[in-house]
Amino acid sequence: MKIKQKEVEQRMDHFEAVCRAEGIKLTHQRIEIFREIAQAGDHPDADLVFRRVRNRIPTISLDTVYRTLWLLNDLGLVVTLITSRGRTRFDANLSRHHHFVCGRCGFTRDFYSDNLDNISLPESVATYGEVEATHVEVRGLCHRCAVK
Amino acid sequence: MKIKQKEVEQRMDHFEAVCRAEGIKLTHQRIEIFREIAQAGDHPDADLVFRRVRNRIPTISLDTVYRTLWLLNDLGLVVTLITSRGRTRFDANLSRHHHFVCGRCGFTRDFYSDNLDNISLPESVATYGEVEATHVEVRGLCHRCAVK
DNA sequence: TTTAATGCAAAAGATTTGCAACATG
DNA sequence: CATGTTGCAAATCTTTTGCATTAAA
Repeated sequence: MKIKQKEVEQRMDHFEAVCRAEGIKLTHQRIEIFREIAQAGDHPDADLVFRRVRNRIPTISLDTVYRTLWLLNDLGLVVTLITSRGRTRFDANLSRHHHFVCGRCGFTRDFYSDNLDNISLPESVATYGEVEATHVEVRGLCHRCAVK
Repeated sequence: MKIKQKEVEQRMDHFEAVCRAEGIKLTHQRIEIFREIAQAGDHPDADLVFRRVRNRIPTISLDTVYRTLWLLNDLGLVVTLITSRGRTRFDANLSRHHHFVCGRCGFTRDFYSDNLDNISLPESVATYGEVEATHVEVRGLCHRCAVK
């Protein structure tokens, strides 16, 4: 489930450009946290990001991970997903994509579809706010949960 | 944002039928917790459900609300939504509908669209598991967050 | 050098659990 | 009546915050 290196680099460039534009400092921690989500593909929660980044920055703290994750969310660089029993999960896949989510265990995977990318929304949506992105969420039961 | 009484009654009937079929006891607490979500329309989190149900059952405890909410989720009677900064939110709207979600503050509203109800999924999705429901999620910035 | 960001430790908030008492089927 | 369910209280897990220290621009 790793993301292609080229795609990761594009995401990193975008991240750095946005930070510069917003006057946000490019710290070692922020760069590694963003890289981790950008290359993950499995929509990790904060604690998983923390444990993975700690391999590269052993002194990093969990609260920095949280602060950074929400900062990235506010900058529109990352998106929060369905919660898996109390844990917020993050996704840095900003290209058009969709999700399959197991309603029981939280197993989540991306999928792609040109068809779904081009759906048009009813006008009523505009009354709630400005639309930034649209994606399709498929709920179901993953194979592992289906056998139980 | 209240749901029509007739719709609520249909949801209640379905809930009772599923519980009977599964051999799950229809306690006073479960009935009122489900009714609360069934009629809410605003996707409350556990604490909000607790505070509302307490008006009708003053002795109810928060842990019963949690246990019931996850039970309903496992039974497929309720669905969990985007988290709003750490809180899991629940939705008993099992009819076809879609969501607008503000990426910054978590403001969430349902919307309906015949068009979106009939989208077809790529075959690849089936490799992840059995599909139960499909809905469109629109992310954006609500009016309140846009002005800030 | 200035200001924002980090790490630490502690607090706050959300969710879960063990167990005795209780209510449903 | 038997068993599953509740309420309580305490435990646990997740997330946030204040503050002194550190590092980016």
